[in-house]
Amino acid sequence: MSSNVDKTTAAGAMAAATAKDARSPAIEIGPLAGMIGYVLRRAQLAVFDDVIANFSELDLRPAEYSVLVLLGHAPGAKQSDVAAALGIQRANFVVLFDRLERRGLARRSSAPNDRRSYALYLTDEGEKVLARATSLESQHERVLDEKLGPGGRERLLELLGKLAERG
Amino acid sequence: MSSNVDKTTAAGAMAAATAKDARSPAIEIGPLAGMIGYVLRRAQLAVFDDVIANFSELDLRPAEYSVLVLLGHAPGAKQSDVAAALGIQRANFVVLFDRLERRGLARRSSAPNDRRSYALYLTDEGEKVLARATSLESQHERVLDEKLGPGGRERLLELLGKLAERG
DNA sequence: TTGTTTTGTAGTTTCGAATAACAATTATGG
DNA sequence: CCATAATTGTTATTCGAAACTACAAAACAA
Repeated sequence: MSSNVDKTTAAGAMAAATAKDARSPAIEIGPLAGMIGYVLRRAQLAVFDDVIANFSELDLRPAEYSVLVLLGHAPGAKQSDVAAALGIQRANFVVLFDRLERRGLARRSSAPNDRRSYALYLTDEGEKVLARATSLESQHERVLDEKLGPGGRERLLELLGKLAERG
Repeated sequence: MSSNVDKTTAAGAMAAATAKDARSPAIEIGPLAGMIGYVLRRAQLAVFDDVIANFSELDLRPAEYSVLVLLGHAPGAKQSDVAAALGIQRANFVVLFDRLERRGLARRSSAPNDRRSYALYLTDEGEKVLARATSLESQHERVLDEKLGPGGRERLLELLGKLAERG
């Protein structure tokens, strides 16, 4: 039942502007449209919504996907390193990884040199899910490329990289 | 305590790459560096962290600031409209606005034509806080401009705008 | 008038993230 | 060698932002 009425999620912000329906419909975001932080946030939410929708068949959240990608890229890494690479606290990574382990997508293998830490690996099932997810992701990236136009991706990644530099 | 050791928040991701310290330090984010969604998220978190730090003297969150801006831009708007413009659910806007009202920064004035709705306004104190916050924001935007380089802001806002378009 | 829509609310839940505290293990300095 | 410090994984708690359901009051439409 909440079809086109309650689509508040970011849909409201781009109404108005052109046709003034005379009867006080939506208002404009005004000065916010020029603020990097605000526009950045709205874009990020929009993209993540798409990612989540694309991954729905896998029941995989963006954060979980990023862990699978990293494990595929650096198998045997320990929790601290993966967490640090993703900018996640060690404590929060535990819960995140627990879920992947419970689903049988990844496993903790006791590290040989250090009895404190684990070496993390994808399971066979995890490899499969990662492959499927990556395929879906690639499709999505292509859709984004269409939106961004020629050269858009490169320019955007470069600019975002500059913003992400801390300091 | 927890000074430069636990700066996991996004700091970890850009280590390595150049100097291989031989002893398994941080790992790279690998394929994630080419995914719009991931880079977008990291950049957004970095920028928001700065905004929050800049607003610390005002104890003002980004979402609250956006409400003040909109009220300064469209005084007398009703809750539904402001919420829709910001892409926030009506229900969640209530809590958000409650806090601003309790702090004496904004007020609900009974709308003349509709006994269901309120006309929202900034208080004098709210105007002051908005002015100060906007000043701080402008400074921050200038810092971002330095990071982005000449023409960077315009290019970035355009690209982000394309991503934020739903559909 | 009767039924529908709009508006503001309350309550609950989820997700990502921060933080503090802790046990086991490893590393280090005297 | 041993006392002390640092690392690693963990639990538990808290928070902000957001989604969702369900409601009552008021306005609107047929």
